Amino acid sequence: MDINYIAEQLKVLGHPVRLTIAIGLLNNECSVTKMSEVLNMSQASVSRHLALLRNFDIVEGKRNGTQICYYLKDPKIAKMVKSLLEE
Amino acid sequence: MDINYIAEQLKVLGHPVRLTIAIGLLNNECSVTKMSEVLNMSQASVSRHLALLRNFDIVEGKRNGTQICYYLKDPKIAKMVKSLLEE
DNA sequence: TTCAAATATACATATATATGAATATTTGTC
DNA sequence: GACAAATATTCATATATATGTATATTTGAA
Repeated sequence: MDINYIAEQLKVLGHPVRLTIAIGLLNNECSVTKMSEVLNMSQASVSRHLALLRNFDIVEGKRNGTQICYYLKDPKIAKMVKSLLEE
Repeated sequence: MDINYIAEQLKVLGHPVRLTIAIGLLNNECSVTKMSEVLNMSQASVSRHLALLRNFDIVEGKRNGTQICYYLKDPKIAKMVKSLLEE
């Protein structure tokens, strides 16, 4: 319950691309390449956004061969994102 | 439910001072001067943070004489902030 | 209508963030 | 080990954000 850390998490989620990624991961896991296709963005850009999400414990990736499958790590964050979409 | 707008709201809350203000307003209303005393920050700085919170519909102020009493405007945001503090 | 208190805004500047393009790293296959 | 695919990192640069200091605006009271 460190306010500074929570603020950093919110800041990280406070970017349209990263929020979109988090929303997308509410229901599915996804690889970086797939994300960059869906979002129509460069692989590098998506990867950097994921690095931020990773650094603040919002997502986590599990390796699957050469791919890395990302998913939401923190249920509290997942719940929060979900609630923001309601109504 | 505009993702860009929600992202902006999260970004605004993603600053330790503004998050602290929002948390403080969960239970109390508060004037700018009082906030700047409690936070030990300049009046101008607090006022600018409040302007951001205002611009993104997170707080609202009601004038009371020369003072302006700020409070949380959006119950959805209030609920979110509260949930982040749990446990 | 002048003065003081409370709040807001402007300006300059330092710091942080985002992104394209290029390159590095990791993993699996041959 | 050589190569390809997937992912991560670096560098340069443009843009956004934060903050101190100074100033403007608004309100109430005399």
